[in-house]
Amino acid sequence: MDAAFERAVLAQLLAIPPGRVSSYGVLAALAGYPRHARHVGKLLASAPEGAGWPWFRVVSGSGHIARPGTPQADYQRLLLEEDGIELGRNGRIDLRRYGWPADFMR
DNA sequence: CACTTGACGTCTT
DNA sequence: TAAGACGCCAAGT
Repeated sequence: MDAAFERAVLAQLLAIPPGRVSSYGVLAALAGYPRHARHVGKLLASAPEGAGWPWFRVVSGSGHIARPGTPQADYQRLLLEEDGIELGRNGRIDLRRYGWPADFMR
């Protein structure tokens, strides 16, 4: 993707309040690129660890942490819990409680 | 040009 | 509610 896409997505990512989470699809839509959820994932996957981006506040639309079973998933779960986010049974996040923006998650 | 590959999402069973 | 099929779209081969 181009630089404009990256800037737009990053802006939305940084807008997520601590203690809340958003999803790839929602981020893409808010950034002005509907149906580009996979591209948001690609972007975050390539995000340098040292960039300081709150990439861990992004989960799938169903509240699942991406790529379950990988070290990355365990790490994200840790960061989220540190952020005060409780994972329900099955390692699922309740988006009705932690989702952001609230009106998007109903 | 045809086909595959994703940190995904929606609709049907 | 859970699991599968299908759809999506830019990039890579």
